[in-house]
Amino acid sequence: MSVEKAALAEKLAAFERTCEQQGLRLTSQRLEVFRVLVQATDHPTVETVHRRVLKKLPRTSLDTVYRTLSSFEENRLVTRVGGIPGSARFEANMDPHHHFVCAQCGLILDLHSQALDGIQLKRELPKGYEIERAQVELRGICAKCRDSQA
Amino acid sequence: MSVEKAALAEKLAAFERTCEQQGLRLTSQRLEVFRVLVQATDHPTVETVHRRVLKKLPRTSLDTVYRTLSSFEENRLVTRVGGIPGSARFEANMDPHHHFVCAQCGLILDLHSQALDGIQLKRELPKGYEIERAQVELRGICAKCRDSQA
DNA sequence: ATCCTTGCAAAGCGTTTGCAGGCTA
DNA sequence: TAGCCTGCAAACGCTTTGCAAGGAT
Repeated sequence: MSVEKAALAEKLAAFERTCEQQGLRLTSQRLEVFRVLVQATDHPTVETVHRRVLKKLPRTSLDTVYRTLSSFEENRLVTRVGGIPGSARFEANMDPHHHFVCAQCGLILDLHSQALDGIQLKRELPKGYEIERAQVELRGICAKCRDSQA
Repeated sequence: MSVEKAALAEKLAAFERTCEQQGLRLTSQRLEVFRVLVQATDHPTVETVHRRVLKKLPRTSLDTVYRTLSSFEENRLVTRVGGIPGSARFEANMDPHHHFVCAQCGLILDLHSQALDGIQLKRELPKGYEIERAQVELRGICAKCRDSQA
């Protein structure tokens, strides 16, 4: 337990350092949002983070959690899990394949990889879990966006 | 070209078969939405599909496209690309790792896989493309959902 | 003729934004 | 004190839904 506490303290210290470096003011709300997320293992929604923050800071608003998480994301303190930002996208290609997603422009590229197809993933999962579609999603930067960036 | 036309015709025939099997009425809108998606390579949004459908069927409404795509998805005629359905989810774990997502209950599990980490993906991509985060997202069914299903 | 499907309109939900007051540095 | 951050409220965009008319079987 004391090991976990030490790890938490270290992460909070790193958090404060990053805030200072990035010019983010250290408010009680930000600290609590970060603490909630560090202690979470369930990849919570904004709503859920808000509910947990309210236990310690009952006057915190949902918008603040939204804004806080966005600024954390920009400063690489937290990650938004999964999901291609924007609206839903569809394809009729039902053959098993993978996707490369450009993090900047949202371009989606079909990807075929023998290496990916061949991986034994089942053994990495807990018992009882079943892979329905071993679809892989890679995030990156496409050629066009990389050029316009540089 | 005639090869592609034949392939298209075959897919449309399979489409009609599936519709009949599933008791989906064959309407001009459904046929056109499917045709647009079969011919698309860019994983279009609902909005984009709608715009393309309008070229042939100018009175088609956006809601119909939404409803059509949803029913197609249920009948495994098309796939929704990427994205964990529902609201955004966050984590503070910034170490590189992968995710298993339960297609049914939305559970997200952190996944560590030497096999995944070691894959050479760069060579599968077109020139100029760069992988920012080689994060893999697997979709499947978790133990709990599989049990309650059976 | 039946009843599924469509178009229209309105509502729903998650998320973002403008503003005035409060708090950090 | 200066300016960022917060809470409140309203707006926003994407998606879903209720309803009556239209169309497929």
